[in-house]
Amino acid sequence: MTAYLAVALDVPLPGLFDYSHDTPLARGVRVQVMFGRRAMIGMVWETRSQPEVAPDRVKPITAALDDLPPLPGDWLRLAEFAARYYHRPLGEVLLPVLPPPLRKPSAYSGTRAAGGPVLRADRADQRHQRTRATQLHKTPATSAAQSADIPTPGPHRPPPPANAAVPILTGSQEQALNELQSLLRDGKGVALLHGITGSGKTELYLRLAQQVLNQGRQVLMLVPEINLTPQLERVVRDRLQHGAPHTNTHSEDHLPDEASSTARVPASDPLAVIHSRLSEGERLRAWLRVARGQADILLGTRLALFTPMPRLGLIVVDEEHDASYKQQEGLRYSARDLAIWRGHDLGIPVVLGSATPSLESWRHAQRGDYRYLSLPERAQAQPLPAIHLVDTRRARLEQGFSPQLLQALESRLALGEQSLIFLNRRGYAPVLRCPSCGWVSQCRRCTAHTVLHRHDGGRRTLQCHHCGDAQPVPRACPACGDPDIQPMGRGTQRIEEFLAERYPDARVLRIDADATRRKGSAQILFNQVHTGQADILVGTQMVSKGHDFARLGLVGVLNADAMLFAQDFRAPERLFAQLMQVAGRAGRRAGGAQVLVQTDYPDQTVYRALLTHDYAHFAQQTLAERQELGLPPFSAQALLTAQAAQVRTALDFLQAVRARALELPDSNTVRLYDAVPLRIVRVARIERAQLLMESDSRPALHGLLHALLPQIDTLAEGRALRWGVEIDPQEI
DNA sequence: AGCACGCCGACT
DNA sequence: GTCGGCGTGCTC
Repeated sequence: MTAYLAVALDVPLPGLFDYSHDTPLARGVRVQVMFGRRAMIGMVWETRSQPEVAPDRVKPITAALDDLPPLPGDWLRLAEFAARYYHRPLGEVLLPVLPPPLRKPSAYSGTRAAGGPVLRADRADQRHQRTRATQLHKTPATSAAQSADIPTPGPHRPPPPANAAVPILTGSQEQALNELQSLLRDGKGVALLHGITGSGKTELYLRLAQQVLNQGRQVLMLVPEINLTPQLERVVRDRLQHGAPHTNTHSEDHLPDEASSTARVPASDPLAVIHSRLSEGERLRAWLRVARGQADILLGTRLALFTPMPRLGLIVVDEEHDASYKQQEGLRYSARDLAIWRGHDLGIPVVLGSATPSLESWRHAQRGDYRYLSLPERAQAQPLPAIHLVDTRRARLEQGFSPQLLQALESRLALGEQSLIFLNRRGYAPVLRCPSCGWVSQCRRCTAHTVLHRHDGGRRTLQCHHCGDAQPVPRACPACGDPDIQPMGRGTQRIEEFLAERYPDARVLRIDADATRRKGSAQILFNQVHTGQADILVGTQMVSKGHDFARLGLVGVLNADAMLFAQDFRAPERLFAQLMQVAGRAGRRAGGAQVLVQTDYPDQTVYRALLTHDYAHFAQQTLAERQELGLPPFSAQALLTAQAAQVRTALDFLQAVRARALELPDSNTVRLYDAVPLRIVRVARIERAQLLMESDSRPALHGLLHALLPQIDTLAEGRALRWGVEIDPQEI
């Protein structure tokens, strides 16, 4: 009897595709099929007795892949929810979140693919764990099927030996831990752990994780950036390891980059790390160990959220406010929001941690949806850094530096302490300008200025930060021929040059995306700072996350106002988080560190709140403004985007969509703004426009989208453009 | 999204 | 005379 399988495929087409097979297959089984002329791997979603299209169009599947058991039910529910919530076809969620070898037909064909990627991953793992006698008499295939098929409750373990000194908790840590433990006893709920840098949030994650591990359950810890995984990995390894052999990732002379430190870890390791810079094979092996319940702790970036975890008992989202949790291409999901959904679905606790919570989470905590836990003081009793504003309206600036900042810098140099100059603008100068005719350097392909860069060896180029295009620097103004064209403004390279000239005896080090381009060079540069081989550090936001600089006595912030006046309504919130974070780099120094923020607008709320480290006040005030204006978190938003050769095409299309939306019933429950060009309208010769949709009711917004989206394709017909929807956009 | 087919310009 | 440009059309 022929069965018809409704298969999800990673194509941007709505719905499922029917294929025939001789037997029904379970949801979550991967199959290889021909789609048009190409081979693809899809996932069975349903088995039907009749196809939904004419039977003569239905092809048989090429093969059912049995190298893994069907993906588990809770994992399938998570993907199904994500597809529905973000209004994307199922296949665009189910397949891209798998490790690449599990979804590429090429991994299963050709001579090098013998046995398939899972078998090869198991062989590689086996080589790593020859010493583990228990593994030797099992074939990889059977151990795979058994351990992943049946999510057996894990063995109850005694607490591990203390590998590292366990710190004594402060009063507020004790209190927060008690609350977290009651969350664990309830077995579910979300906690917002609000603690300033250095207040010991990580210590609480570890204590809580240990209890969950002791119950034989798994822990998922998410961090926003790959750069942060090696450090947390080290801490987790020191504190939570169950007696498995140590690797020497924390010896002083060894510089572990994230890839090598995870690659050499034995397969019996209870800790797995998943992020996008792993090789495909490494990612598959880590995924398999977690999915089979062989690893108990998974540490990773947003994509780690989509790892099957048969005994998951706790999810931690560190730095929950961080924008990196939102994927910016493909399925634009928020790993933090989906983590909360997954926790709720499984009935397990979720802990969100941040020094500057997102206003969304803050409001949930206020309403009592989340348990609010506060760590108001630093764990090691260091004082908070003293934050001062320097009013640059009244200062005579030298290369962007106020006399106060230069003086502070000199005192720190005299004391032999380190200073950090923070400037969120890389390159030498943001633009090149002709003083006689006003010409400015402009990208050929984008409506953006090009940035002057200096390369090693003195070569200079004009680079576009939007499309990556680089051009040589003209000798004279291309418009009027004046040879006296000038760099305007300052980037990190120019600041570095200025400081090196002004303080010839100081060792000036720059850390930004350009200085760390080569793999592993970031680790080397940070190590130079940690070992005291630098006096002045010049950096972009890259330096503001994760690294604590023990010898840092001063943080100077240049050009903070640029972030304040970004047109996005979340700009002040992000600026506050950014400044708190960069200020936190300094504070671990015992004698009290100093933070100087230069601004033309010292009376702005965000700066006033910063002076007193008063996030609560800032959040309160900002929330009140948001409520007044009907902005998130008091409303839900979706963004319709369109890209075309001419912005007119994109705008006309979006306005047509808007008109169609207004015809739909209940369209009055959603605010439909006019289509507008993006601020940088053209990037890489493509012009972009967007239409914002907003509603005080999330169901109303989703209802309208549900009715509208199927009609959009017909509106797009005959127009040369691409379009997309983004739910909960974080930048508009 | 691929990957075809399908009609018009510069090369062995 | 072909190789190849990317326009539009389809994929269970």
